[in-house]
Amino acid sequence: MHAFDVLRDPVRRRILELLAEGEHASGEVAAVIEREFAITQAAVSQHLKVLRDSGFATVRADGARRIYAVNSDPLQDVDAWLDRFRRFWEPKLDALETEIARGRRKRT
Amino acid sequence: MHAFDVLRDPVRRRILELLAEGEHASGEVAAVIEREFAITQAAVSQHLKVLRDSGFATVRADGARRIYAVNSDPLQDVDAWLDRFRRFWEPKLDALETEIARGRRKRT
DNA sequence: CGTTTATATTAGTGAATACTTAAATCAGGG
DNA sequence: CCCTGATTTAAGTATTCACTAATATAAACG
Repeated sequence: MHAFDVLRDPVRRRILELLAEGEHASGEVAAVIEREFAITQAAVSQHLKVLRDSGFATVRADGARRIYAVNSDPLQDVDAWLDRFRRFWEPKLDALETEIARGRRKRT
Repeated sequence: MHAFDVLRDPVRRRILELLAEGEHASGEVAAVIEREFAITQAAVSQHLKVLRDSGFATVRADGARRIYAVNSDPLQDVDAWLDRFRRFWEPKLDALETEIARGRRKRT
């Protein structure tokens, strides 16, 4: 599944926003999403599965709970795809800025 | 239609890549896409309509031809959405870099 | 004008997918 | 163990949407 297929769904984007704030158990995510989008816990779980399978999120067990965290690699890929359009809104970088802007993406 | 709904389709992404290189007539885009994706001119025209309606592309007439150009505003919105995840792959910026990185996005 | 070239639109169809309900796992107490 | 809570999985359904084929529009040109 391509990164943009994953990000297309507003529920999944919202889940990623929540995970960007920090780790959350499946149930915690579900509580927020159920309220905001009026869908069932099962639906949220299915979305979490998509995020897992596509590499946007990682999981670890904590007893019966499943703790989710964001994995930014696929988001970084999206960011990289946007590079070819950046010149449209980042008109003129001077040498130093270019150097740093490049570094910001290349550097681990 | 949300930006990510538009970007979800690989044909539309490819069209935007072509337009990122410069303006192109509908027929020029169609020629490339027909070859690369094996779809008809009508399908390409429908994708161009989506890009128009969603604000990703602009059109001007040149006789019977329609010249398309990319409009980066919606792409910039996507870039802004990614901001909340940047800290995951841009660990520590020093003061100068932060200043410049901020400027890169805020400045017109 | 009639024809050709460039492009868009319409109608219909099949595949993908997000949802619901129901059932299955599975860890942790009492 | 059995029960409860937390979570996932399965099956079925409805909607969305990208496509094709056919048609429409409209400029260019003899």
